[in-house]
Order: sequence, then structure tokens, then C-alpha cells
Amino acid sequence: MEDQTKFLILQGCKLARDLESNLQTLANQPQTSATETCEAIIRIFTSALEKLMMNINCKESTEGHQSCFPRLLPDNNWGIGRQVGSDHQVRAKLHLKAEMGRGSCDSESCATFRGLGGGILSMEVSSDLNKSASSLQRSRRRRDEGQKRTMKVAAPQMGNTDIPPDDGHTWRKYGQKAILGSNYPRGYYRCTHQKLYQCPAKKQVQRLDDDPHFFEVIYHGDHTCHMSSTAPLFPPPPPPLANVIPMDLHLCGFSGANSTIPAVAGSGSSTSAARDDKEVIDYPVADLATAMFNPGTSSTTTIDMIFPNSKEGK
DNA sequence: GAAATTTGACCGTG
DNA sequence: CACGGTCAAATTTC
Repeated sequence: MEDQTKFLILQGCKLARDLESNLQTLANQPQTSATETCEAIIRIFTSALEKLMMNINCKESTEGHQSCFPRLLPDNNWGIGRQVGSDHQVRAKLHLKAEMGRGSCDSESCATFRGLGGGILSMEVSSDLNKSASSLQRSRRRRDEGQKRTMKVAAPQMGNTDIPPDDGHTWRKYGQKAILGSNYPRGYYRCTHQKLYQCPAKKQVQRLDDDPHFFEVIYHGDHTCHMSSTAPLFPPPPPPLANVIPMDLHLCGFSGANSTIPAVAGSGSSTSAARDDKEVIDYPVADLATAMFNPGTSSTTTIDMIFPNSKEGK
């Protein structure tokens, strides 16, 4: 069993122990607290199971890379990803396949959880450090050094549906391109504070061809501008062991710099602690935050928990 | 008037 | 040479 899988299982066990120890407390709280914690546990164990299954499939089939990826995106009632088909998605898929093809699947971190309230449905972390240095020399383009994180984000169904949900940072659009084979243009954003703080963070946002309700958001580089934020949206490149869970935990980053829901993020010490201490998992908070940013997404479970009457009146 | 966005051009990579 | 990432001038928004 690979380290990441062990890590997932251990995290699940820890969360279960926490639930056990806090059961009396939770019993006196709204039922959603226990429910969400249970869901978080299920999510973690499901991810562990997926990774275990993925390993089996990867080892069973020499061209089994193809069987790896779809298992990461099970089409179950948790509403997570689907098979992808458009060109750019195929490219992303091929990228992942290539990465996964190097030995076992743990050469990359790839994790998909339930919709987390309809927000990020899947996430892929990849490092391009292995690219040849010769391709990084000139000033323009192909400067892919550093981490690349791909997220699938549900588009808001209210308000401006043309932009993905706020991720807690301020971005400045510097370009837009029509992408061959895609129906929707790709937007290029960099951190607003790029000049002031030499913040290298960038992101690309593109609506998915086969599911316009979702965006593919690709992040490049980490924020070095932590102006009003107590912690970066994404931590420094995590050690391989910590790639899966912590990255999802940084959904808490949605309550970062310019968050509109500080109260939620600050409702417990676990959110900020999670950034520094990977022992702490706070999926419910992430769920809450994401759900609040995505009030009308396909995964209504969490939002329904928060606002039982949310279905009506929208 | 500053900041953000738009958009055509430029340029590197494959 | 096509494609895609970035630049930068023009335009819009606040």
C-alpha cells in the first residue's frame, strides 16, 4: 500500500476517533454537524478505496493507465466527475495519464472527493519540475516550472455565471484566448498584487465543453502576497505524502484574503490550523464555505443542510 | 484618475 | 506553421 493511501486511511481513522470523542458534544448540536463529519469520513475512506482500486488496476493492466483515471471520477450519486471528452480535457487527461504512467500512480497526487457542496469536484496536482530546463529560458510562455493544480469548479447558478466562484484571492485578467476544439475561450488571470509583491500566482479558467456548468481552473504558482490573508490559499509544495488531503483542505482557502464569509472560516480553530498542521481536517467547514459560494450547484446536499429551504425561492 | 478588462499582436514551443 | 501564453494599448468601470 502506498504512503498516500495509508495517509488517507489514517486521516479517516483520526476523524472517526475525533467524532467518537466529540459525540456527546455533537449530539447536542444540530444534526448536520455529525452528518457532515460522517460524510467527511466517508469521503476520505472512499478516496483511499479509490486509490487502492486504482493501484490494483494500474498493476493489472500495462495500458491500465486508462483504467486509473476514470476510477478517480466515479459517476456515483455523490455527483463527482464524469468522463471527459473535449480536446482540452483530453489533454489534461493525457497529462495525468502520462504522469501516472511513471510507475505507480502515486507519482502524482490526484484526488477527487464529493462535490464539497458543489464547489470543487476534482483536483489534480502536478509538478512540472521534471520538464527540461531548456524549455524555460525565454521570457514568454512555457514557463511551467512549479506546481500546476487543476480544479473542476462548479459555476454559480446565480449572479454572474460566467466566472467561477471566488477563491479568496483577487485576480486580474490579462488575456483571453479561443482554444482550438473548445467551445469556450480560456481566460488568463494573474494575481492582482503581482507587481507589488512579485506574486507569481496565475490561473487559467475555462468552461468545460461538455458541461458548461463547470469550469476547469488551472492554478500556476503559489501566492506570495498574503496581504490580508492569514495564510496562503495554497501552501508551499507539499511533500508527496501530504498531497491529497491537504490540498483539498485548502478549500478553506476560499475563506482567505477577501473572503466574504470570515465567520464561517473562523468558526473553529481547525481551519487555520489545517494549513499548518495537516493533522487537522475540517471538511464540514470547507463544505460550508464552498456551498455558500455555490448556492445553486448540482450537489445540493450540503446547501440543503445549511439552508433547508434553499430550494425554494431561487 | 486609477484600476480592471478587452483584444489584437507578438512570440516561444512543438 | 499552428497553437497557446503573454504583452500592451485601448477601452471601460469605479
